[in-house]
Amino acid sequence: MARASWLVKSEPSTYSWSKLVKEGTAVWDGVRNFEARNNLRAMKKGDVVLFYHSNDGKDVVGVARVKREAYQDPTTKDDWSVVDLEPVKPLARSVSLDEMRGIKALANMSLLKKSRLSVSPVTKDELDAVLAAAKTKL
DNA sequence: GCCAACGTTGGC
DNA sequence: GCCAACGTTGGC
Repeated sequence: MARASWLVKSEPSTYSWSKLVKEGTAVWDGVRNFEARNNLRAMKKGDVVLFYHSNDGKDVVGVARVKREAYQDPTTKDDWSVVDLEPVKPLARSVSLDEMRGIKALANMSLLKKSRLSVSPVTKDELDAVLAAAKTKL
């Protein structure tokens, strides 16, 4: 099967793209939603992950990838998972929520349909459409 | 800062 | 196993 891709959301005030770039890696902790957790667990090393800023910006700003596959969330003893992410490259131009709403290929995108899901799958077509809008090639 | 939407929790 | 209450998220 082809490589999967994903989208993660973060409030810039909590964890921003620039912080990920600065630190070079991020432990994606704090996910407390079953569906999001299942998505984390489905990630494979090297999968592409779009990085979206919620609340402040409301746009996709960068491309990351999975550095380490799901493991026990170190911040809790409960059954939650984290992955490690690393930055790949920033988008040449960010793609806003409004813009994505206007792109036909993204009509069924999980980000738009289930706006509160913090870790969501992205199809190949959706990834291509976002990257095209961002004028960015991987 | 407000509020609607939605997921989770807990009482029954 | 249902459902009301609660907490959180995220767009506006």
